[in-house]
Amino acid sequence: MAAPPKRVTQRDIARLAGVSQATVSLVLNNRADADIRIAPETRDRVLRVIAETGYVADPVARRLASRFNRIIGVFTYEPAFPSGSRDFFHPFLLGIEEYAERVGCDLLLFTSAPVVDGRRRIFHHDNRLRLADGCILLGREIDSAELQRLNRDGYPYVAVGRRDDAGGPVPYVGADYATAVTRLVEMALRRGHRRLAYVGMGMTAESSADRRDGYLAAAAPAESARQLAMAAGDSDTSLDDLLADGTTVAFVEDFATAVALESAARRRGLRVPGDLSILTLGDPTVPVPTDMAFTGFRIPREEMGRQAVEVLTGVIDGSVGGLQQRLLPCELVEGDTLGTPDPAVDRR
Amino acid sequence: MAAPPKRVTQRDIARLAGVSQATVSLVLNNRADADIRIAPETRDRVLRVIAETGYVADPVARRLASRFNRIIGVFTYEPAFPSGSRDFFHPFLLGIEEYAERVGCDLLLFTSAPVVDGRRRIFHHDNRLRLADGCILLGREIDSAELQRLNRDGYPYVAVGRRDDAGGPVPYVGADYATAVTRLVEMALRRGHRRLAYVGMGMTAESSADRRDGYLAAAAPAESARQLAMAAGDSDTSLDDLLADGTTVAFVEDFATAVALESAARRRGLRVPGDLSILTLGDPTVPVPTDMAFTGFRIPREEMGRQAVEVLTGVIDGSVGGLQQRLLPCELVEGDTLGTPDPAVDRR
DNA sequence: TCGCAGCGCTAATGCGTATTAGCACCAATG
DNA sequence: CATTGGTGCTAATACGCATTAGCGCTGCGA
Repeated sequence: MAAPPKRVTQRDIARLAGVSQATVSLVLNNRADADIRIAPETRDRVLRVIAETGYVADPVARRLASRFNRIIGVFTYEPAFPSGSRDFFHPFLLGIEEYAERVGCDLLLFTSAPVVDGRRRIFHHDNRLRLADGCILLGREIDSAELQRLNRDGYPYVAVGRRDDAGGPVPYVGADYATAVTRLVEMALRRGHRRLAYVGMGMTAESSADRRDGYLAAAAPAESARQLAMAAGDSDTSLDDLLADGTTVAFVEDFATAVALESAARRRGLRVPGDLSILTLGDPTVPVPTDMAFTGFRIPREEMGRQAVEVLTGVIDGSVGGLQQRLLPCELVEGDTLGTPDPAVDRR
Repeated sequence: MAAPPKRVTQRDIARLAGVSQATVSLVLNNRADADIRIAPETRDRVLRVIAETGYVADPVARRLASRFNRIIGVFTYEPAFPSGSRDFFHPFLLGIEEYAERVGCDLLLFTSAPVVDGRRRIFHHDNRLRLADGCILLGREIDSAELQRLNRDGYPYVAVGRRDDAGGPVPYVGADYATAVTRLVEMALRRGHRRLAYVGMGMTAESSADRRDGYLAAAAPAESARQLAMAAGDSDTSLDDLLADGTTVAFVEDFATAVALESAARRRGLRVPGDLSILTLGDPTVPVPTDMAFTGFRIPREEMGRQAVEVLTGVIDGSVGGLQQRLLPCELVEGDTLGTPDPAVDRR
């Protein structure tokens, strides 16, 4: 073990200033309650010694004695910085860091959480949750049992992204995918599209479900409103599928999938949006090269991060009451991939 | 204040299992020293109660009582996640996170550090350094006085990037810029270049100094080896300057500057590398679009992050002795921007 | 002169854990 | 039967801080 460097404590300060440890603490915390009084000269003397020694209170002892730490935990269900999810987490973290800095909080990344059955776990034999005053949860899919446990323990947390109830309502800051998708569908309908398709990733996450809900909610006036699952890999068979059906507009959940679909179409000599309109339902989460400007919407990830911190700090210090569930609007993006269906062509 | 949810403590466990708190602690830590003995049935009983209650040791109390926390501090002199420095910090963090996960450490980002005179400060009236067992320092320029203070306090830390002494040697994991630049200069000399220029950013950071040193060390055989400072903005005047001088190859410290220089040259109808070779001395730190494949070298940022954690954990638990200073080699990148100087042209 | 009210401070305690000295007990030994 | 040695556990304390009850002092009014 490294030689434990003897640290300066309040007791040392007290001795040097000729006062008691309690007085040092009182001065340090600037306590000015009705029944706490420190003579100005005593205060100055203590402060001078503190300045001379460069004393800084031990945050650990502080936390043990009182209640709060000004530390916000960040739990990511996948590693936070991998190239793979890079463009997914990064904007959230950006917002989180910005707001944390503003309110003077440090961020604790729970990288030590062990992976069990392919997923990180919040709760394990040595979890460090309590080091933080509260915790922000990031990840497409969040284990419902763990949310339930957090609820039960009364541990302050906020999920980024809407979450279904888990043994009680879950506080979150999410994006309003449903409304955004609904708007896109309405746009397509106004342009004359009648045969729609939703191309999903087959995920069960709330973020997927919300998009689908928004799609179904607005698709009623259409002749046909299909749903199919597709991975970026099988763009050709999926394209066949869409075309055979006479689909004129596809709402594609995953950006990379949309790109794959567009290239597949182009390879066949089809025009986008002339022959097929392709809308994306969110920003890219992995870097994917394309020169198309897709029509779709933008997820306010950065703002979600900021507000997550805001909500969490509010919950921690009790300044916001009640359940906090916020859905932020997504900004529609007018790209070049939504056209008018060609009336001369019925490819069915 | 939020209602403090009554937590399960070792005392509760002890009561439920009919033993003392000390026994619970001993069982929990799996102590099996010569003079510590717990009957198997007692141990099982305690473990059973722990499992039933879902008890988890309070990391704060743990840290106060013993010495270590398995928390690694990360201090960035600029915000860690801004778009601006995004491509600069990200690879480091990736490596840091990866290794931290491997050794079961959490990461504490000191986002609360206040900005004074345009720079974040490690030491302030309420710094939380001691929450972590040690700390990784990230940033192009690191305040020497703060390093000195860290040394004096005996606080374990590692800088990412070579650092000059600061009241004692500074442990670091850096990149060997000097050697990399020397290699590039040698390459250029072999190709016949004789009039060289180093285009720096005028920074005083060690990383800049090392590159310049590597340049000067190898440039001796050249006819002329200039140095000039240039920002991405004034590419035109700088280009004039270089051309007036008959320079045939420029070693450009900053990637974005190199890109600007290349476009300026192209705008004048000059060919790169036909009329001017341009080498870059490191990867882009901000996203900058270019279709040129620059010759230069790659900084092993990710590996630097990994090794920084490795070194730090070693220093903390005392398993590595002595001063840790590592310089990792940079991989040369053969691009398209180093050519042979045209012997027919002497633009001087 | 005594009582009393403010003032300025301190002693004592708790937060939840790790650590250590040492106690009570039993079996084996002389 | 006294002694030793080993076993299984506990009491006590420390870690550094925040908090609170309350102590001693001074000055003032009665």
